[in-house]
Amino acid sequence: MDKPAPRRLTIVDVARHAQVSTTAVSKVLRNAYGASPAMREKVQQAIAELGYRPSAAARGLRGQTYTIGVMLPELRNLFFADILDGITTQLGDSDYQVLLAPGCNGEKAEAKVIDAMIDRSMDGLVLIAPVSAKKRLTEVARSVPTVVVGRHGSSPAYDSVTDDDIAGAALVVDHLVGLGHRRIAHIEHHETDRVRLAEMPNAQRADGYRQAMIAHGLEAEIDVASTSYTQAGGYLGAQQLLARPVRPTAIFAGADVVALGALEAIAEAGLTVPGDISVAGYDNSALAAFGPISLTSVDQDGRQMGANAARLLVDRIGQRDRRTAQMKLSPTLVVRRTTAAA
Amino acid sequence: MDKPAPRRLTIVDVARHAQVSTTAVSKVLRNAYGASPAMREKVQQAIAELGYRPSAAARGLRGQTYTIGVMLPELRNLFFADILDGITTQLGDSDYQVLLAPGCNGEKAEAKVIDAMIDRSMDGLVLIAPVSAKKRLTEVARSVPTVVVGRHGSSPAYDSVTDDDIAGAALVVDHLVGLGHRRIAHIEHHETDRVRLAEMPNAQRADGYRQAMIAHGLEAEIDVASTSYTQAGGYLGAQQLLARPVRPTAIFAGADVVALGALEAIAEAGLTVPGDISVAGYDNSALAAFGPISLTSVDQDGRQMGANAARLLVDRIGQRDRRTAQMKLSPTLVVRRTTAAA
DNA sequence: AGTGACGTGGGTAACGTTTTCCAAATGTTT
DNA sequence: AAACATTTGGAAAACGTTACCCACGTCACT
Repeated sequence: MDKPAPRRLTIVDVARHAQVSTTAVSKVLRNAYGASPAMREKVQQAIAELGYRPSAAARGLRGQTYTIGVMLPELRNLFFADILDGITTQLGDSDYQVLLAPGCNGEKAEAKVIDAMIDRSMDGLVLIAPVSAKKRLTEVARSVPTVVVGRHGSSPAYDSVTDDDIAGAALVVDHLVGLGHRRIAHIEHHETDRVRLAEMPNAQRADGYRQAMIAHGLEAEIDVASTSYTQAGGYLGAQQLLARPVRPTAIFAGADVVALGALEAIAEAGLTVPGDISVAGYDNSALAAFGPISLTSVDQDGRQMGANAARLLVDRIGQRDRRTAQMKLSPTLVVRRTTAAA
Repeated sequence: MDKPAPRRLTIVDVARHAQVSTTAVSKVLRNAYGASPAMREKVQQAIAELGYRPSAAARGLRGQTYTIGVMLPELRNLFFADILDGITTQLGDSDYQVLLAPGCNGEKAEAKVIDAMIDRSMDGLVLIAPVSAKKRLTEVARSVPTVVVGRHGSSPAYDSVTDDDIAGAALVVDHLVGLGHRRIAHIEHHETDRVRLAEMPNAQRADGYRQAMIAHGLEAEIDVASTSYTQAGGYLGAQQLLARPVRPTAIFAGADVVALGALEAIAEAGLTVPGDISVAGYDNSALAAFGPISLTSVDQDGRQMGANAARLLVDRIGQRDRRTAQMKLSPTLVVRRTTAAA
């Protein structure tokens, strides 16, 4: 009953079946130079007849593995899923297979995961919102083609794709000011590291908020609760803001999950949205679009970001010494039912 | 400026530095038999001093890759994220690295992803809610240790971990009957394939619903809308049920997303929940727990399922010929605000 | 003292590809 | 027709690790 699974087919079997050398088969597999159309045809047929599939492990030892590693800090963040969709769609008809490393929140876990991907000879890496030190990222990028998504700042070693978070924050503030709000508060992700303070999207959003408030002459109204980009962080942040002597009339949460937490705290305080207070999020995740919630949010087009990252990566794999590029996309505001006139 | 990344360290470098053979280093790396404590110490130190990391590609060619592949049909389903958490937590302090293959909805994509994992010499596979034919799963399991999660039915080739969906459906029906409901309807995922009809969780839930209704003497009240496990499916299913000559007083949706769709349709029909109609879901996803929704749902403890799957898999990698096991977990009901007395 | 078992370490041949040559055949130019 | 470039196919050496086997020394027991 438990027949012992026949030995895996190798390139040698294909070569024998097609009556050619293994070199020839290898050339056909890689679309390499030096194989005539007739040879291609013959080998392709042998491959199809035998159902041969090359071993990535063996390939990796000399050449490519045709594997692209994607690091995601958090699976539950739907925005990241959009980015991933963009990557897989873009890579769908190529020879590359995308593999994901889960659970890499924190610098230590991130380092472990990146090492694991390098150990597995991946051809390229997409790092989404990495928190590692810039020096480390540069080292990684020197040993394997890398694209960093969602982290500002340029590097000579890796390409980057970001959204213009400063512009995104401004969109929200402009919208709220247009509705007559003045006391507009912000819930940010607490950050201490200096480099990250300059490069991480959360910091840029907080900066964008401050700049936009100043631009509207509302410098005196700037009010920030510093918690974290989680639902609990939003809940806590909103509680802090609601306890102010003069309550804000609008809250700009740095992320949709944060806005959700804020909504809970607001409901618990017996206030209504948008009657008593307006709330806006960031990311335009599926959650924001969900009917009963209907959250005003900034849309980043994660699919577009992912697709661009994949394109840049494949490009770099083909040409490792080209100059690095920084791609910045413009966000848009999606107005829903959680924001209204003050 | 772009120093050309020094050649990667190999086991030979370590062997030379520690003044021993490569065989010895390999033994230490694998915790294999035949190395004295003194030898271990010496080699460990050399590894640490040089910062050596073994190449998974080379290892895969002869032995293990220390990589476990997980196939998820859908990243956005939070229940699957829980399973994954369970897997990574369980494997956290082992030598195994978990890699995920994204976007495998549909039999064809699933086949491609499984092949890709096999090609990459993964040591073991966790397949979550696979839709492939049973024959195919058996073939896969013969070539690489495999655990199937969330699919009923036993196999001599692979272990399986499931939730008792029949019991889960019964929990919901019991609860609703206890509240005085009699006209309890169900929204199921439409299924035609015979094997899947017996093995997929959705079919089991529908079965459990029927059995429980009969057990309560409510055979005449059985009413099923057959759509799909999506939000749109829930919306459509609820519309169908609401259009019945005699409206049901409670709807048991086969999944939380389905319940969400149903809630939308009910609200659109001008009815209230749970005043006019009670709604229950399945999965106890974060969405169900979210305050404003507060959906009564069946909890499957995905973390527990994932942890068990990982345990079984590691066990099987170590002992490939042991008998297969089927592990079935008991669900619990989480009562929230969408169900009330009839 | 002889014998066998065991613990310890190493030499070497795989593993399945790709890469780097090289030779032969074919085509093109003078 | 000679000289040279190009195309086509293959032989053989990597790539970095592990599996298999053997040798040597030590120890316990006849």
